Amino acid sequence: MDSPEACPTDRAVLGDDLGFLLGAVFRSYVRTANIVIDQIPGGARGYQVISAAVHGVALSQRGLAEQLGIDRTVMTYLLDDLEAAGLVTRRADPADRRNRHVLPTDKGRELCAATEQRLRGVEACVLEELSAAEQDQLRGLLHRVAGRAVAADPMGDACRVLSDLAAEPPRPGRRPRRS
Amino acid sequence: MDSPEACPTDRAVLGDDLGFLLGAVFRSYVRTANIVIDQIPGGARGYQVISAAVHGVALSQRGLAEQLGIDRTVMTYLLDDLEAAGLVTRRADPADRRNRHVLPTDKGRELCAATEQRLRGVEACVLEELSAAEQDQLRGLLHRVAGRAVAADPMGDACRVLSDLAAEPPRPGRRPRRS
DNA sequence: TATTGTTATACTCTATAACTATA
DNA sequence: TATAGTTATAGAGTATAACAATA
Repeated sequence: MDSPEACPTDRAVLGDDLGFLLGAVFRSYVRTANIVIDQIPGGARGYQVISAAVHGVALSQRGLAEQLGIDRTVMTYLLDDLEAAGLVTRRADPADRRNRHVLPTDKGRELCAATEQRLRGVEACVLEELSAAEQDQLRGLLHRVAGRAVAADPMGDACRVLSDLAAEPPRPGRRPRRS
Repeated sequence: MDSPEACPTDRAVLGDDLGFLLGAVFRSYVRTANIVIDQIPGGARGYQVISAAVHGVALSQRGLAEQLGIDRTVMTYLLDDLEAAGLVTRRADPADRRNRHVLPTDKGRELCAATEQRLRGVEACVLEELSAAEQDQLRGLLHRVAGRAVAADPMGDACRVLSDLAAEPPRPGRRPRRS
């Protein structure tokens, strides 16, 4: 994907800019959360699928894929693994036999609940440095920023930054790999 | 990598847990920052290398790679591209000719400065929803959390969560792909 | 022999496009 | 014909290991 999240320890170089701070905290969370989530087939996405199956109602594979931002072909593999692990089942929609509903098994429900609880533990661990009030504060601030982010998600404007860039001089291209 | 950051829009399913909020905000930042950074060969990591070369002093490839958490073989490809684009140069260390120092060119310095400025614009854009005071507040909170995260980075403990898990019942393995 | 950097190879993940079945 | 799901193929990215030069 080639994004900043790929780089763990850059403290000395990059200072306190938002990208670094967000990346550091996010990675910290992901690193710890993975200890919990790697147990699940498909990792984080596997968990998200199970969670959606548990909390959503009889979603089709397509619906799931769109909601989670996962490609439908990937969803197939993911569900193969989850089904093989006995965490979800696929059942043809009687109304339209092209659709296949994804339903959690009892085992899937249990795993989902257990994982949610453990992830709350991970949160507490990551935010340990902050008081309860400060944790709420952080959540509130992130929530507001995220709200705007999700609203703008459809890639619509991507900010004024774009128009600034349009006026920029051309830059060297994007990594052509030699033979 | 198989981490949560791979999933863009899961608002309906995952609620307001930290992972979701962090992921949403981080992705928002990365998405916008990429508009700026994708111009640079090697993307975000290319920028980090240039930045390190500009602000650090005569780092060897190995030093760079370790500091940025990049594999040394990847660093070779990265520098090939950056050097081809005329942004950095490699020069053998007179003291130990096995080492090669990475130095920025004037062009690299210019690009670094310009990119830093644009990234500040991206920050402002992402945090637009918050007042200046709130932005400082958010930065402060993230900084404290990140401080702990980076300190604990060497994978030493990874929190008590681990020990909790050690006592857990075994889970299905990790995605064996069928033929 | 150990270390820095490079090159070659294999593997994982993802994206694309065909293919099947239902409508 | 269009859609949901599956399967197959190709590409990008990463990791691993062998290699060359220097110490």
